[in-house]
Amino acid sequence: MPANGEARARPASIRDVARLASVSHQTVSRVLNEHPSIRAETRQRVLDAIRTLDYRPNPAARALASSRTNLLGILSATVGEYGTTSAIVAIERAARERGYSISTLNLPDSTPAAIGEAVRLLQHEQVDGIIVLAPQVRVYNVIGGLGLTVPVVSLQTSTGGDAESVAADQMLGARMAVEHLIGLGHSDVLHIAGPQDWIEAESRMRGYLDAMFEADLPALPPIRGDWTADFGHFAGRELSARRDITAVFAANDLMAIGLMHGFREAGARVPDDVCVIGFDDIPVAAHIWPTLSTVRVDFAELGRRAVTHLLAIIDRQDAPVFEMLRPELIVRESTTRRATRP
Amino acid sequence: MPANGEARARPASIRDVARLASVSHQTVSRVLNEHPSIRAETRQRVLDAIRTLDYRPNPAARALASSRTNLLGILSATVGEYGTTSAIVAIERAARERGYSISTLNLPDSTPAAIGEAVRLLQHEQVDGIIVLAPQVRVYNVIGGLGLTVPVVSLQTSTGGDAESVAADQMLGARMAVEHLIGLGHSDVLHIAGPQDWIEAESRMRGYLDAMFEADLPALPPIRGDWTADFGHFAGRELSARRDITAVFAANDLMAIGLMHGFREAGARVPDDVCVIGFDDIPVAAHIWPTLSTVRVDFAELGRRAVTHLLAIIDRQDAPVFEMLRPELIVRESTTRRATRP
DNA sequence: TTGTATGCGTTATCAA
DNA sequence: TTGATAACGCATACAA
Repeated sequence: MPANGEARARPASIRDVARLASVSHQTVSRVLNEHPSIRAETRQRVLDAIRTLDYRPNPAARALASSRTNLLGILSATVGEYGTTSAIVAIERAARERGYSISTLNLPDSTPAAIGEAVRLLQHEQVDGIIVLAPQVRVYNVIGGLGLTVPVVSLQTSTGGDAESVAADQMLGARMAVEHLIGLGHSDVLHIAGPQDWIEAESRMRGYLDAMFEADLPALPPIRGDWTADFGHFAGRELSARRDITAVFAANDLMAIGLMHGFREAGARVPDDVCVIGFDDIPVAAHIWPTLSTVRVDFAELGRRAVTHLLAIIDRQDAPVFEMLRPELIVRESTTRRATRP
Repeated sequence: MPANGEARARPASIRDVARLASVSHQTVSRVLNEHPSIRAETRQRVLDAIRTLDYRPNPAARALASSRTNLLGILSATVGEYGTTSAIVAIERAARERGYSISTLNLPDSTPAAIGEAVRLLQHEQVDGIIVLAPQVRVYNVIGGLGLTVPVVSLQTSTGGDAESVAADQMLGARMAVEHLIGLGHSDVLHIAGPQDWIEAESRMRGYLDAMFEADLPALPPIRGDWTADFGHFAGRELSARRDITAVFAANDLMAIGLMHGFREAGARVPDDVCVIGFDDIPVAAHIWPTLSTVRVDFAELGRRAVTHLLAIIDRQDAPVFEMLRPELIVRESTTRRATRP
C-alpha cells in the first residue's frame, strides 16, 4: 500500500504509456485506434505498457479531439411498460459489449416542445446515435422534422416503410390472437385498443380488423383504452351488459387483466361467458386466474437489433436488413372453444 | 434558410460568443460559471450573445478542463423489478432537472469481478457520482472494499447505519403486513422470503420475525424464494398440503401471485383456506383475483432523495438527513378475518 | 513505420 | 473587473 501509492494520484495518460514503451504518444494512439501500419513488436511493447499502467483513454479528451463520444442516447417514453424495460436493458448490454455507453432520457410528456428539447439535450451530449423507444406517431413526426444529423434508429415504428427502424410484426401478432379466437368458434369479437397516435395500438387494431375481415365476420368498433389495467377494469364493467360479445382481444395484458376484473365484478364469467386474450405476456400472465392467453414479442431481441443497426450506420457500414420479428401466440385457459353459430 | 445557413455548420464555441460580445473568451467562461466579479453590463452582453448564438458549452471540453462531467452513474441489478424501474425513471428526471445526465449500467451478474468491472467502467466515464440500486449485501461489500474516490449513494442498504444511503423502512412495512394478519386473527403465518444476500429480503424477513415475536406467536422457518412468480407457484403447490398454515406473507407481489396460483391448483381457496399478503403493490395487484393486499413503497421518492443526497455530497454541501420512507399498507380482499384460536 | 506539431473547447493561473 | 496564456488528454495532419 505504501509502495506505488503515487501511481493512483492521477490516471495514466497516453504520454505515460509512451514513455514506458519508449515511443511517442502518437504511436500509442495508433495502437489504440488499430492503425494498420505499426510494427508488431512496437505494438506489443505499447500493449504491455498499457496493461502495466492500467491505462484507459480519457473519453472526454477523445471526444474533444475526435468529436466522437462512444455514447448512445435512448429517447424513451413510457418506461415501466414491460416491453420498453426489457428493450432498454438489452440495449444497454449490447451497447456496452461494443464499447458504447448509454445515456437515457425519458420524455416527461410527448408535446413537440418536450420532444424537441429532449433531442437537443441528447445532441448536445454529442451522442453518436439515438435509439427511439417512444412509439407515438407524433414523436416520429417531430423528430423527422428536426433535420437531425445524428443517426436515429427507432423501435416499433410503422411496420415497414421506414428503413431506420427495427420492428416486430405486431399486426401479425394481433391477427394470430384474433384468428385463434375465431378458430375457437367466436364470431363476436371486440377489440380494446391502445390510445390513438400509438403505432403499436394502430398495428394491433389493424391486425384485428384484417383477421375479422378475412374471416368474413363483422368487426365491431374498437374501444380506445390507455394501456392501463384501470381502464380495462372500467371497460369490463361497462361491457358486461353487452351480451352480443363472446370474446375480447385487448391490446395489452394490463388492460386484459383489468377487463377480467371488471367482468368478474359484474358477474360475467371468464372464459365461460366471455373469452379474453391479451398482448405482451407480462410475467404475471401465466399465474393470474384465469390465466391469460396472449402474444409474446421478444423486445430484448428488438433492442439488440436496434443497437446493431445503429452502430452499422454510425460506422457507415451496410446496415443489416432485419425481417420483422415474429410474435408468438401463447394459449392458456382464458380462451376456450365455443359452439359455432347455427 | 439560405440566410445564416453557415451558422449551423459547427456549433458556436465560447470564442464565437466572446467575439460577438466583444470580450475575451475567458470572460464568457466567467459568466458561464457564475464567477462573482463581473460587471453587470458585461454579463448581460455576454448573456445576450449566448442567446442569439444558441450557444451551449461543449461537455467534453468542459470535462477535459475541469474533470467534472455532470454525469451521474446508475449501477443497478434486477432492472425490470417494479421498484427499481420506478426509481430509475425518477432519478433520471431529477438529475436532468439539475443539469446532470445519467449513464446506466446494469450488472450482468453480481460476482465480485462483474461488480468491480462495472464500477471501473463508470469511474472511467468520469461520472461525478454513482447511485447504486443493487440491493445485495455482497455488492456493497465489494464496492466498499474498492476504496472509491467518487461519491456513492445507495438505495435500500441495511436500514440505518450507512450514512450514504436513502432507504424505506421495509422492516416496518413487513411488520405492518404481518401485524395486519395477526390482527385478523391469524396465528400461523408463514413467510416466503427473498433470496439470501438481498438486503430487502433480510429486512422484510426481520419485520416478519419481529412482528411474530412481539405478538408472542411462533415464527415458522421462512422459505427462501427467488422473487419470481414461478417460485411462488411452486411453493404454493408444496405448501397446500400443510394444513397448519392459515396465512402467508410473501416478500413480494410476484411470489404472492404465484403462490395463489399454486394454492388454487392444489385446491386451497384464497382467502378462505389461506390468506396471502404481498409487498410492492405492482400495478396488477389491484386487479387480479383474489385482489392482493400488499405494502406500497414510494420508490420514485427514494430515487429523488438519492439524487439530492448525491449532489449535496458532490457539491460538498451538507447532505440533508432523510428519515426512512414510511411504507403504506394496502388492504384488499385477499386477507380476511378469521376466528381466533380457542 | 514512427515522430512532430497543431487543434479540439473549456477551465485555471497569472497579470494587468 | 478583465485579458493573455497555459493546461486538460487525445487525434489528426504532416513530415521524416
